[in-house]
Amino acid sequence: MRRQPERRVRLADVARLAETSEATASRALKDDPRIGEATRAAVRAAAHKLGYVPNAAARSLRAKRTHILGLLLDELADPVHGKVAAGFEEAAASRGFAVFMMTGLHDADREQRALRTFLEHRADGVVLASCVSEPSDVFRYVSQERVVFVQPDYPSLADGAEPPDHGVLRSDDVGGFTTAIEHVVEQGYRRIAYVGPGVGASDAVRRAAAAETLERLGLGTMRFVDSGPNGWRDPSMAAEQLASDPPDAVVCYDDKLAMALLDALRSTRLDVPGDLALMGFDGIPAARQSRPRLTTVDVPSVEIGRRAVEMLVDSTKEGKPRPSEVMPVRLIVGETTPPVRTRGGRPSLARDAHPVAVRGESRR
Amino acid sequence: MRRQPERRVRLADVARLAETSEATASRALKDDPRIGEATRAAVRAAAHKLGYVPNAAARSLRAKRTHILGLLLDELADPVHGKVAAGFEEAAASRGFAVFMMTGLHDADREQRALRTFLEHRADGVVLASCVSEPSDVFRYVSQERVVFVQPDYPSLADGAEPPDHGVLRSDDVGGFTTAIEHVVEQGYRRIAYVGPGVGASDAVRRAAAAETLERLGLGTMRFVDSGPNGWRDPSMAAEQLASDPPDAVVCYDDKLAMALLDALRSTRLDVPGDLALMGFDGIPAARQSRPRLTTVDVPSVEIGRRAVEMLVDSTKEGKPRPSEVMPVRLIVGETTPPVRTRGGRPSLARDAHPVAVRGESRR
DNA sequence: AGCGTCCGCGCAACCGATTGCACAAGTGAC
DNA sequence: GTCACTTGTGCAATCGGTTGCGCGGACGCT
Repeated sequence: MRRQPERRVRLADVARLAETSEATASRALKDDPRIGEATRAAVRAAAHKLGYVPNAAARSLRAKRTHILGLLLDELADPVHGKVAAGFEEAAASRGFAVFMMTGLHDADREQRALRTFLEHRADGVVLASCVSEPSDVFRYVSQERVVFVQPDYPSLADGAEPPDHGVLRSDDVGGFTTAIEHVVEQGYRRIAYVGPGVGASDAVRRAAAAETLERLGLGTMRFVDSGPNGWRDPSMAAEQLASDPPDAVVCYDDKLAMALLDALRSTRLDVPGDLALMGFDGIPAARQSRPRLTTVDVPSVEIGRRAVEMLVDSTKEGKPRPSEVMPVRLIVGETTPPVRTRGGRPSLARDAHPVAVRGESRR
Repeated sequence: MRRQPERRVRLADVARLAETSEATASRALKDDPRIGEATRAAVRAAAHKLGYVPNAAARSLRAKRTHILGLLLDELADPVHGKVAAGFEEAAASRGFAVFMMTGLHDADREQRALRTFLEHRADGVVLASCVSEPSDVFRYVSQERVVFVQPDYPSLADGAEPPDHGVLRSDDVGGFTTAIEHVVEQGYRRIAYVGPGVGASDAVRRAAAAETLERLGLGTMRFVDSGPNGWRDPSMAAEQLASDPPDAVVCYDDKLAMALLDALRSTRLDVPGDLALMGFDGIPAARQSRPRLTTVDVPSVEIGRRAVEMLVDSTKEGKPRPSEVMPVRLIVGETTPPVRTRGGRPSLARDAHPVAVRGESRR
C-alpha cells in the first residue's frame, strides 16, 4: 500500500485538475446554485480523484464558525459522566459538530486550562458539566450565549456573584430525592438517614431536598452521615457509624456510594435489606445487577448530554439565550427497599402512625 | 457582569497597545530570545490587559500542526472504553493537546465520518480503539505515522490486506486468557466452558487462547457457548444452556458479560460459586463490588489510553513509526473461583489426575 | 573616523479556504 | 446593431497568526 504523498491536497489542486478557479471549485463543492452542472461535476470528480479533504482551520478562519463544541466534565471513567458524554457526542456528531472533551478532575486550574483550549480553538459552544469554577470566572472568557452549565447547583459563589438564570440544564435532584424519601416512607420505614460525601454543591442540594421532605412528612429531622470525599473508595467509616446505631433506611447521595456502602456493610452485622433498606441515585447499570438489586432514581444522563447540544446549537443559531431546563427523573424500585411488613424477625413498624401523602414524578 | 465585546481581540490589537509590530508581539508571546526584555514585558501586559487568546485555527494554518489528537472508540458509556478515554485525555492534556473524541458504535459509516472529521481538522494524530474498519480503509486517508490502533486484533481483512506490523497497542489478551484458564484449572476445575458473544475479532482471539491453553493442559477441547451480540443485555439463553448441562467453571469474554451472566444465573438452580465457578476479564469496578466478588483479569485500560498518546506524540515528533506494544494484564482472584475442595455437597475433583503446570503474568 | 558585529525589530509573504464584486458570454427585445 | 438581463466564472481581499530575511542603530576595535 502506497503511502499518501506528504503534501496535502488543497483546493487549488482540485481547481487545477478541473480546469477552473479556486472560487468556482469552492462554490461547486458546496452546491452553490450559480455554478453550472458540467463545472460542478468536473470539480466533484477532481476532488474525489485527488482525495481532497478541506482544511477546517482555513475554513473556520474565514467563516468565524468552527463547528466545534467543547465539553468539560470532571471525569470520563464514570458511569454517569460517561453517559452524558455519549449523549453529547452522538447529538453533536449527528449535527456535524466535532467535540473537544476535557476533564477537570475537580481541579480549578485544569478547568481554566480546558476553557482556554476551547477558546483558542474558538469552539462554537461550551458545556460545563459539574465544574468547580465560578460562573463569573467562566464568563470572563466565554460569552454567555455560548455556554450551557450542566449541574444541579453552583459551588459557593463569591460575594456579589450570581448564578446565571438561564443556560442551565440540570436533573431534577430535588424532585428525585423528594420521591426517594416518599418511597421509603411509603414502604414503612421511619428512621431514615442520608449518606453523602459532605462536600460539594450537589450533595448540599440533595440532602436538603431529602431532609425537607422527611420533615414535611412529619418524621422529624434527617440524620446525616458523611462518607467524606473518599467515601466512594472506602465507605467503611460511614458503614461503621450506621452499624453502631442502625436507622431503618439509608438514602445515598448516588448509586456509586450506595454500591460501595452495600459492599462495606457486608463486613458488619447488618443485612440489606433485612436490617437496613438502601437507596441510591442515578440509575447506573451496576445498580441493576447488584445483589440485591438497588432501588434507585434514574437520571436520564444520555438525554441530558443530548439536550445540552440542542440548547447550545439552537441558541447560537438564534442568537438569544435559552432558558434553563430541568430533566425529570424516575423512581426504579429494586430489592433494597421492600415493604417493612415482609421483613422477618422484627415487628413491622406501624404504617398508620404517620399518614403519608406521596407524590412523585412517575412510578411503575 | 458586562458581556464580552463581540469583536475578538487579535494579535494586531495587542501589538497596537504595546506600540510594536505584530511580528514582535507574536515573538514576544512565545519567548523568542531575540526580543528585548522591555518589549516582551510590554507585550505581555497588553495581551493580559486585553484578554488576548490566540486563534488556534490561524496558528495551525501556518504552522501545519494543530495540537489536536483524535480518539475514535465505539462507546463512551462503557467502563473499559471510559477508562481508555480518561487516560488518553489526561495524557494529551498534560502535553498540551486537545482531544476530539468520537464514537463509532460499531458502525463503519460513522467511523468513516469520524475519520473524516479528524482529517478536516488536521489532527496531529489519531487513535482508533476497537474500530470495525479495515486498516486499508483507514490508511487510504490517514498516513500511517499518524495512527495508532488500540485493539487486540483486526476484523476479518479483505483479500490481500495485511494488518500493520507497527502502531498497534493491545492488551495481552492471549496471556490473560492463558492465565485465566490456568487459574481455574489450578483451583481444581476440569470441565471448563468459554462464554463469549461469538462475533468479533476480539472474541476470536480470546476464545482461541483459552481453548489452546485448556488443550495444552491435557484437558481436552474447550466447550464454547455463544451469548450472541445481545448477550450483555440478555444472557438468559447462555444461562439456560449452562444450566441444562453445567460445566465446572465458566470463563467469560469480559466482565460485563460475566456480571450479566452472574445475574441471569440467579433464576436458574445454579449457584455461583457453589455449583459453578465464574471468571471475567477487564477488571471493571463493578466486578470488585459484586456479590460474590468476581475473579477477573485486570487490563490496564487507563495506561493503555496514556500509552497511546505517548506512542502518537513521540512518533510524530521523531517521524519514525513506533513498534507495536502489548500491555501486561494481571489476575485478580475474587470469590467466584474458590478451590474445588472447599465446595460443599459434592466430592472434590481429583486434583492430581492431571498434573498442571501454571505460569502467569503475576499473581498475588 | 572607519569598519565589522550583534542586537532588536518590522516588512511582507504565506498558510488554505471563502466571498463581494465585477466581468464575459449568451439571450431576447426593440 | 444596441441595450438590458441573466448566467457562469474569476480576481483579489480577507480571516489571524507565523516566520524568512533584511534593515537600522549601538557598540567595540583598530
